[in-house]
Amino acid sequence: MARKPADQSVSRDDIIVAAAEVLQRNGYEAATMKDIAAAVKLTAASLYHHFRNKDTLMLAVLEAGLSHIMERIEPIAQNTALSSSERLRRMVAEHIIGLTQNTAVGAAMVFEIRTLMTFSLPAGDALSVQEQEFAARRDAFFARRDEFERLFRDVIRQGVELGEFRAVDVPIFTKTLLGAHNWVGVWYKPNGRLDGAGIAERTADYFLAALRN
Amino acid sequence: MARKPADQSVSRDDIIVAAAEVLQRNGYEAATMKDIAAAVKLTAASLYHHFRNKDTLMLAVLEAGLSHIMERIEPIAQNTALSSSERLRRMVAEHIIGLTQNTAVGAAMVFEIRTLMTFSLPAGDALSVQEQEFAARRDAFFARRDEFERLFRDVIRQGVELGEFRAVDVPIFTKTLLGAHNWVGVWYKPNGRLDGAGIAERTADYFLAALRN
Amino acid sequence: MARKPADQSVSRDDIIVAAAEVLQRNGYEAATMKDIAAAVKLTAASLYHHFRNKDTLMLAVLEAGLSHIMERIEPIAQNTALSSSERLRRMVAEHIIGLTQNTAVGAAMVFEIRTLMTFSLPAGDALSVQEQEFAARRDAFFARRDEFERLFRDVIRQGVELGEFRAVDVPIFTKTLLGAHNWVGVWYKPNGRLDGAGIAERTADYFLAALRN
Amino acid sequence: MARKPADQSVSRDDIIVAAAEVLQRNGYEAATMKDIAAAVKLTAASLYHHFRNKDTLMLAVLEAGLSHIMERIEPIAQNTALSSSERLRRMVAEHIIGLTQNTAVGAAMVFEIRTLMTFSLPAGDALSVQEQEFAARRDAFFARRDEFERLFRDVIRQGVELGEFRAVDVPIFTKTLLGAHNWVGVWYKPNGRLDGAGIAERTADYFLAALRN
DNA sequence: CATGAATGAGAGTTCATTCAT
DNA sequence: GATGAATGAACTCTCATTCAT
Repeated sequence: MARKPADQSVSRDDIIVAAAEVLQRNGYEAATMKDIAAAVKLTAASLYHHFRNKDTLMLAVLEAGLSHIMERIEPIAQNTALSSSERLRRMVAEHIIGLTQNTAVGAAMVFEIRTLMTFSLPAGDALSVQEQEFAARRDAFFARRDEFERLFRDVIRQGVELGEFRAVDVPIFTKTLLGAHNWVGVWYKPNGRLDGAGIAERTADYFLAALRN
Repeated sequence: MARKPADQSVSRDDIIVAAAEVLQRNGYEAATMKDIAAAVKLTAASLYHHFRNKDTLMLAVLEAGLSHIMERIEPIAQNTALSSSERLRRMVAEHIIGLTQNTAVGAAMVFEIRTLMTFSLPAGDALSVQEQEFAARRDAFFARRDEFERLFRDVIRQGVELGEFRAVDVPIFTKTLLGAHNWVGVWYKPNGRLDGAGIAERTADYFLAALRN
Repeated sequence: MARKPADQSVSRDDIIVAAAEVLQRNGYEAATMKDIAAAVKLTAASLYHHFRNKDTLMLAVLEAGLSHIMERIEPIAQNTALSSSERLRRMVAEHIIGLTQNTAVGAAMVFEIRTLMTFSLPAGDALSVQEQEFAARRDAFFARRDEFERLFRDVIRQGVELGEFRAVDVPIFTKTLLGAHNWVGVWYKPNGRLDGAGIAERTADYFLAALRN
Repeated sequence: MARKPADQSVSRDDIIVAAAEVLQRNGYEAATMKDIAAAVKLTAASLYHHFRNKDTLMLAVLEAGLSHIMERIEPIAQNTALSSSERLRRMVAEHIIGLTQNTAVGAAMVFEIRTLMTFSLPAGDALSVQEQEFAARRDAFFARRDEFERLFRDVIRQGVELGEFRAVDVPIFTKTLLGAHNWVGVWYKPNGRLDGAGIAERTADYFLAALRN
C-alpha cells in the first residue's frame, strides 16, 4: 500500500505550497485536508505524517508566507544608507510584488487573520501540551506579524522625525498603507493591465506623495 | 432605523441583522444556521420559512450591507454642488464610519467576497430555476458593488479632469483607497484611541494629500 | 429527508437500551455510533439529536443500569425488619437475577469500568464547560456505584457486629462477593442448566455459609 | 526469569511484556501498535517483523499470561500428597498473587476475553491459511483456558467426593471462585492496605469456610 | 531488522436541509 | 409560522498494515 517510489516523495514544503494555494482558493474552513492532499497527490491520511493536524499545517503555511516576505523587507528597513523615502518605496515594492507573485500565501494572510486569531482556543481555559505548543507557535507568528508592521511604522516614523516626511498619525498611516497592499492580494489577477511592479510603483508614489512635506 | 414590528414575531430583517453579526464573528463557513437561528431565538428549521437556504440568506446580508452604504455614498457622489475634494472627503468619511459602526456587515463584505464569488456554481452548466434566480441576484449584487467602486472612481476621475487633483492612475488609486478602507473593518476595535470619525478624517487627509497637485 | 412517521419515533430510552446491548456485545471502543444507531433504525447522525456525544450516551447507559439495580437493592438493604442473612440473601438474588435478565447493562458495567474511569479526561488539565458537566455526571455515577457497594458492605458489617456473621475482613469479603456476581454477567448464557434464580440461590448459599459463625 | 539477550535488540518476549502492559492500561481497541512499539522503542512497522498482526500479538500476550499461571497452578492441582483443602488454598493463593503481581496480563485476560472470543472470525465461511492457523491457536488457547478452570473444578469435586468438602454445585462454585479472583485484578492497587498474599489468604479462607462440612 | 512514507477503511462529529406535526 | 426528529454528505483524524529503502 505504499505508493510514492521514494524519489518523488513529497516534502513538508511541497505540502505547504500546495496548502497555500488551496487556502487562497477556498479559505480556511472550506480548504479540506482532502483538497490539500490531492494537490500533492497524496491521501488526506498521509498529510498527518507531516503535520499533526489541520491547524498546524495552516499555521505552517502562514509562517512560511510571513518568513518569505520578512526576509525581503527586513534588510531594506534596516538599510540606514537609504533615505526614508527610498526605503519605504522599496518596501512597498517588495511587499506588493511579493503579494502578486505569491498570491497564494498573500491572500491567505489577508483572509485568514480572523481564523488565526481564534485558532484553537478550545472552549475551556486550560490547554493540553500539544495545544500549548501550538499556542506558543501561534503567538510567535503574531509577534512576528506585529514586527512586520513595525518595520513599516518605524521607517515612517523616522522619516517624520527627520523631517523628510510631514507629520502624520503614524499608526493610522501605516495601517492605511498595509490595508491598500493587502487588498492588492485580493483583486490582483495575473493578466491584468499592470503587473506587480507597475502596481507597486504607483502605490508607492501615492503614499510618498501623501507624506510629502 | 431599528424595526420592532410586533415584538414577539421575528422578521426577515431581524434575521438579516442577526446573521450579519454571526457572520462577522465567525465567517461564512463557521456561521451555522443554528447559530444564526439562536441569535433570533428560533430553530434552524424555522429560518427556512424566511430564506430558501443559507446562500440566499448570506446574499441578503450582503445586499443589506451594500444598500446601507450606497444610500449614504450615492447622494454625496452626485452632489455636483461640492468640489471633488469635498465629495471625496465626505465619501471616505461615510464609508469608514459605516464600516466602524456597522462592523458586522462591513467585515462580512471584506471577508466573504471570495465565498460569494464561487457561491453556488454547481459543477455542471445547467442550473435549476432556483439556481438561476440566485445567480441573477448574485450578479446584481456584484454589479451594484462595481457601481459602488465606480462612484469613487468617478469622483477621482472628475477631480483629475478638472485639474483639482493631479494625474493619477485612477483605477489603481481607487483600489488603493478602498483597500485601506476595507482594512479598517478588519483592525478596528470599538474602544481604541480613535473612533470612526477620527480614522476617517486622517485617512481622507492622506489620500487628498496624495492627490494634491 | 425525515423518516420516522412520528408515532414510531425513537425515544432516548430506546436508544439507551439498544446501546446497552451493543455495548455488551462489542465493548466500548468497538461499539460504534453506527452500530448503535442501526439497532434503533436510525443513522449515526440522528443519535446526536439525543446525546451530545458517544461518551454521554455511554454514561447514560451505565447510569440507567445502575439505577435499575439500585432501585431493587436499596429497599432490601434498608429493610431493618429482616435479619442480615435474609437481607444479604435477597440482595444477592436481586443482583444476580438482574445481571442475568438485564445482561446488557450488567456486563457493560463490568467491562467498561476501566474505560469509564479514564473517560473523557483530555490530555490537559482543565476542562471546558461541557467537559465539566460530563465530569460531574461521571463522578456522580461513580459515587452512586460506591454507594451500591456500600449497601452490601453495610449489611455484612452489621451482621458481623450483631454476631449474626463471623468476623471477616468486610471490604475484602464484599469485593469477593461482588466479583463473583459480576462474573456471572460474563459467563451466563440464557439456555444453560440454571436460570438466574438458581445461580443466585447457590451463590447466596455459599457466601452465607462462609459467614456462618 | 527476565531475559536480556543482547540488550540492544528487542526480542519477541520483550514485545509481549510491553504489549501486556499497554493492553492492561488501555484495553484491546485502545492499545495501538504504535503505543506497543513505542514501549520497546521500535516503530509500529517493526512490530510486523515479529508478529503477523495485532491479533496474533494479542493472542501471544494471552498465551504467555495463561502459561505463566498454568505453570504455577498445575503442579499444585496434581500434588496428590496434599489434601483438597490445602491444594485449593494454595491454588487460590497462586492465582491471586499472580494476578496482583502480574496485573498486566491478569487484567488483560479478564477484560479481553470478549475480544478474543470474537477475534477475527470473518463473516464468510472460508478462511485463509493464515486465518486457519490463527483460529487453531485461538481455539487451543481457549482449550487451555478451560483446562485451567477444570483444575479448580476437579480439586473441588474431589474434595466433595472424599467428604472433605460439603456437597456444592461444583461448576457454579468454581465460577464463583474464579469470578472473585478475576475481580481482584480489576480493583487491586499496588499500595493498598493488603498485598496479594493478604488478599489471597482471606479469599481462600472464605471459600474454604463455604465448603466446610 | 528497522523504518519512513503511504494508504484504505472507518470512527466520531457537524451541518444544511427536509418534513410531519 | 415554528419545531423536533431525521438524514446524507462531508470533514477531521486514527489506525493497522504494507513496501521500498
